[in-house]
Amino acid sequence: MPSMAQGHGGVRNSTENSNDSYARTQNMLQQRKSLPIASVEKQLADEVRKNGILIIVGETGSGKTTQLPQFLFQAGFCRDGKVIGITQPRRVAAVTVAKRVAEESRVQLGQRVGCSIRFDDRTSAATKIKYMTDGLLLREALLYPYLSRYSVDIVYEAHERTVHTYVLLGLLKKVQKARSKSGHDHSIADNKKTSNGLPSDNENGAQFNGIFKQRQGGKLPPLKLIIMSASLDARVFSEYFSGARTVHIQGRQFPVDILYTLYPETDYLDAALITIFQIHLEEGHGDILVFLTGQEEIESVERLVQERLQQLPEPIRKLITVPIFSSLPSEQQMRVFAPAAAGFRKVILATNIAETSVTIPGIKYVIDPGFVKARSYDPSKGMESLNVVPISKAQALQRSGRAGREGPGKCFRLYPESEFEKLEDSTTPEIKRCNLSNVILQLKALGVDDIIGFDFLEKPSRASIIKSLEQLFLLGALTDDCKLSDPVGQQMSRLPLDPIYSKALIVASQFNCLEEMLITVAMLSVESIFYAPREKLEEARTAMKCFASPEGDHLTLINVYRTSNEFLEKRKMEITKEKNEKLLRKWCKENFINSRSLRQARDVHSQIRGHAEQMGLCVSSCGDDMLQFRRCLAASFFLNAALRQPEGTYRALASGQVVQIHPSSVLFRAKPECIIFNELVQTNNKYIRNITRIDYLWLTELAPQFYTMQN
DNA sequence: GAGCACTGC
Repeated sequence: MPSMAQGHGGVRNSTENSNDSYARTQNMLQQRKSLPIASVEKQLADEVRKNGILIIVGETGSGKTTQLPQFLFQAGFCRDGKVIGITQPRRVAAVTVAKRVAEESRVQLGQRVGCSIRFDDRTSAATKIKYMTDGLLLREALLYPYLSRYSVDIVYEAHERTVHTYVLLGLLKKVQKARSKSGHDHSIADNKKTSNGLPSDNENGAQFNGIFKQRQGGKLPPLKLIIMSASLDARVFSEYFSGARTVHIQGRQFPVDILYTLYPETDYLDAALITIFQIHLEEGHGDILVFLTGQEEIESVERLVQERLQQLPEPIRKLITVPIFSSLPSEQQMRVFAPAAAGFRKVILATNIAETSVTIPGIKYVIDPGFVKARSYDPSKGMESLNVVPISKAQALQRSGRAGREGPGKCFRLYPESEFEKLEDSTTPEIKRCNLSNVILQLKALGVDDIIGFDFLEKPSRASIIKSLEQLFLLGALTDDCKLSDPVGQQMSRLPLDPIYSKALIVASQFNCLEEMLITVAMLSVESIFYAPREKLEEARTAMKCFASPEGDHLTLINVYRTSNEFLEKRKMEITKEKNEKLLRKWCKENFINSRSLRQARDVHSQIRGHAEQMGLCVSSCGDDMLQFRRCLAASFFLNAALRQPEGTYRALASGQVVQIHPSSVLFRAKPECIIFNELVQTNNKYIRNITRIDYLWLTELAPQFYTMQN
């Protein structure tokens, strides 16, 4: 395998200062030229020209992310109006890299270089280098199954093994085969599916709904694929693409000293605490990054550090703690980027958000207890769990790498080296740990009917596939012979929602309460709307009571949404959009609402409202008839109904599991007899969340196919 | 009595 050098220069933070633009551009050009990747520009372009599929192994977030697409552009891969697509799992990364490349190319973002993520499309007819999330390209494939506008697709961060990456790789492989065939015969332009099961692209962008128009021109240029992985197990990708050529690009990461404990630690929090102070008192300057599993741990370590600091003599108390985890409001997340006051050392207490999503400058020391909170899924119970589990070797490597981004660093692994050797090489791919309903619906819509036979990089279990097929069937998305149903399944596959929520919109249009359901589903689709910091728990509770509905969480969420809407409506005529946003953030803060979540819910709402209208669903409101809306909830979420048991726990009717109402629910104390819920997650207990009171008899009335009178 | 991380024309 050839080896190529590579420069160092992360571009992953969303918090770049905008310096003087000219100086910056000059600086950047110089930096580009000095990148060792620049010397292999020709070589890389040649490799792409010679190989249909190329696997490139190299350090993530470095030169290659920005440089390769530019090389390919210069090498002529955008001739004939073709576009170079670059996909990656995260929105923020897609936008920041695109911005950087636009700047390097001295064009405005949205011109030759553009990016597209959900809710934010910055591309135009002139866009030749298009950065996007992989989920977005999957959505695009629903409309244009041959992805014919792309000459190349570069899949970044393949080692992260996300569900979207796996589905995309399977799809791209198929598309590539189909497109290479189109060069030789014209079967592809037939009015029916090709042997690959792929319909032709409908070039005028009209809805693709199973009737395939003849593609003008017939012949498609081949699609080049480049798979980028930061891990060394490139062989998996190479084998998947029938022995595709692999190229290595050397990184220039600074050396990181790895230190292990002599013996296993019984209490990793205590060990972390000791290590923090050991570094603070004995090591040179530089900030510390500690990987913990969740908010609770972070808050408790934060308290312990403060306590212990008070026992130190005044002059060496110069240590500040900064927490970061995903549900923390953005303003507080930003604190990790602010340098500590002169003479102070920063200790960042983070979840694995700091492993890939957020790159924090100034880190010299990493403390890695070796655990992560991971989601898993039990298809037989239809239940997700969040468990603290040991990390993989790849994760340990990723974590220690965080200490060597700006200079040599140290990583303190709070376990013996022998334990490290016992870790799995890489993390179990997400596709083996999640509910597959969404993936299956999407594949069916892409014309892939044989899900069990689909060429996944790693196959999910048969049981998991069957469970999700069953669920989709019960929702009416699939016919008896497991084909996408028309119109319900077709409509559901168009909506960027969980299948059960998509179905709820269709049901709601029949119950004349689609207005209410659009809001509900948007609010359920985002992270927790309520934010209750520990130190202001009582205040937060009082604030939440203003919105609480005795009927349950769904109506409570509608109340929040509508109140925020009224607040905005009142001020709409008076001020600018930016001021509006600012006012809304202030309103959120006062009401203990997570403004990022509400913002997202408003975006989702407007998007799915558009979809609903396009589908011709009847968008009407049931007004004050909340009985009607609750009946609609029962009809939509009948698969998630539960009955109270004498002890106050609940029995989920579909699976027979004993569950409890999550303490965040407005119905936590009321404990009505019969409820529907939206989420079942096992943490310390089996908790159900987002709950509404219903009448048991509605189930037999509204979902007779599932509930007989005996049930 | 409690919330790992991502993502969707």
